[in-house]
Amino acid sequence: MSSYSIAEAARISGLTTHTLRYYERDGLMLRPVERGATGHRRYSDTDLTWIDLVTRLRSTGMPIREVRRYADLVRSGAGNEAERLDLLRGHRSAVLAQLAEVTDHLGAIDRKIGIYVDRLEAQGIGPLTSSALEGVDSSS
Amino acid sequence: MSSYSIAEAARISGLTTHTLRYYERDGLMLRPVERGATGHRRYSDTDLTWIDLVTRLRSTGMPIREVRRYADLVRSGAGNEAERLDLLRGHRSAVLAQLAEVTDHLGAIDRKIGIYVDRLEAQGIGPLTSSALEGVDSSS
DNA sequence: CCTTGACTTCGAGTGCGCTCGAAGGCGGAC
DNA sequence: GTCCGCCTTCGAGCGCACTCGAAGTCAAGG
Repeated sequence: MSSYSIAEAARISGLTTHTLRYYERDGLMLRPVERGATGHRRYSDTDLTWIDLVTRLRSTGMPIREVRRYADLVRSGAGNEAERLDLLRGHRSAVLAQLAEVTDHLGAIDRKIGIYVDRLEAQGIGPLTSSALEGVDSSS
Repeated sequence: MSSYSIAEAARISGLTTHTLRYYERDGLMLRPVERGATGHRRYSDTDLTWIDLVTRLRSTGMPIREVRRYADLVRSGAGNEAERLDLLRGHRSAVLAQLAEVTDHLGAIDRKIGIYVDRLEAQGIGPLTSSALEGVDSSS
């Protein structure tokens, strides 16, 4: 079982040391990170695995306070798995909805890109009018 | 050619009146919105179409300042279509990267959900251990 | 012994994107 | 005439998630 300094944990997780301390302060860790003889933090593999999950939840848009709620549930031990499942499933739905929305918006932006491409290809062939370029095309 | 009060524009766009004024103040509109006799804003269809594009750019994560850069380009008229295209294409790439990342993270979260489902289905069949529940599974 | 550098705590500061409230103008219904 | 409702400007405030800096501790290297 290896352990890591906060600088190593930062390098591995991709977070800054400031953020790692901030997460711990803010109750996002399952328990306070262990300390070595000098009072320095020693991150365990379990800590890093947990931080990885936190990062995934954060990167998919879960607010800090909800990550903390989840951490609270895990910390309070066995017996609330159904609640944890609800929380994760709720988040999953939100993420899927967000993916669908972003994909839809991207489609409209793509059509806009198409307009510019057409226009640039047409340069020298016909005169340019700017009216079609101000909004998104009417098919949206 | 119809025109709309700020309240109507808010209802149509899904933004608040506060946000509509804020966008205008912040240089996100192509030009100041027209005013009626009483000094009240009158949004045109062109304005609403533009606001729709702004909303799509914002919803896909484009920062306000970059939307403003794009608005500046459109405002300055014809001749910079290539630059606009670059901006939109750059954004498109960023959005695709973000979609891929979120999808990947979601996969890891899904596996975690699977763990809870298995665990809940196994209730009464075997004893629970909590170790597997603290992190994401090792296949990530 | 002194410097270097990695760490500690604590609290304040930053950037973003709104969000809100105060104070006032104007037009129409009663 | 006065009340209502919608609008105006301006500037301050807020929530989120960091991000940073100051001041101090400690161990090892030269």
